[in-house]
Amino acid sequence: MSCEEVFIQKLRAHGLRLTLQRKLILEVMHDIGEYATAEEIYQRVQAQNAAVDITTVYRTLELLQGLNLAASLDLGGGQRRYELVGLHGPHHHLHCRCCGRLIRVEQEEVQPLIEALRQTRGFELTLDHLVLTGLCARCRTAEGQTPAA
Amino acid sequence: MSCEEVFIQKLRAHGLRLTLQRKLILEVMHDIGEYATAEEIYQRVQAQNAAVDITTVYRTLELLQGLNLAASLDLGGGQRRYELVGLHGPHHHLHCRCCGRLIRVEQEEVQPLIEALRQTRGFELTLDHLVLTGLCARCRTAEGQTPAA
DNA sequence: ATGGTTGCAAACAATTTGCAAATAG
DNA sequence: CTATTTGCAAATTGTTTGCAACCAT
Repeated sequence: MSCEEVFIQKLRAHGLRLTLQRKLILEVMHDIGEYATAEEIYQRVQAQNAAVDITTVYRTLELLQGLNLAASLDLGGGQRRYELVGLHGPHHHLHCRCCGRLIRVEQEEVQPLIEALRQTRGFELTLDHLVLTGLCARCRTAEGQTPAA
Repeated sequence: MSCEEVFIQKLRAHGLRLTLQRKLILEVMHDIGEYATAEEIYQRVQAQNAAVDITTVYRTLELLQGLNLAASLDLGGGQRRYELVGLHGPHHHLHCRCCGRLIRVEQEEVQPLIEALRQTRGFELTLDHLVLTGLCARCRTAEGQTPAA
């Protein structure tokens, strides 16, 4: 069953309606694949079809999360990011604090840490979207100046 | 050399001035110890002495970061947190997404992951304030309801 | 037809900025 | 003295809300 079909079905099950706007937003998120900001989604939706308000994007994102079709994460910098769930297997991200890039990391790479923290601390790391901040290889190479002087 | 002495010295070195406000903010941050929001610092400063504006708190926090006396991190939720550096050794935090609590984690616990990511990805995790999101032991026990239904 | 949905404008919260008055050195 | 610093008010940015018009069903 395609994303859109699942979406329609879930909407129906809640007495909600399938609008052009919602269809577009879902489509754009599907295209983007990875976590995107409301603004990025908004831009692409506008490119496709004219006057969809950013308010509607926000409302649809909230809706999708309510239906467990999307997840969001906040890397700070006041720009929450959204992604359709189920598109990718469980995975995590490295977040470069220099260039802002998100690098995908598979479950296995992080597994040992997850285990360790569960054992020693009883702390259960968020499985679906753990975000690790640091410097990516590219920025490390390019480094030399202190970012905060 | 105490925090305040270092502060005064660094201020002087940059031709900056030691004001009552700055002294108070430094003192409060020292008291709090762990990462605090501008608002929290502001509240405590007000309790101590009357009318210090929150603008001044923000400006002082920026100043302290510029002098490498404070570091900040953004857990999302639009509330950046600040801490004096050098008060604690290198450490990290577990951030409970349920209760919002910050749990301190020492360097050693995270070391294997740091090594692994450096080797496989060339990614250098931020050493001083890595934040790992998940569910703390307390909230895991209390769990049962899905947070996002 | 009718209740969920939209777009607009206004509200919000955290943070930043402009500027005249206040003050540390 | 006088350049730095402060407090206030206004601007900014990302997001939310109120409400009349709109349109899937």
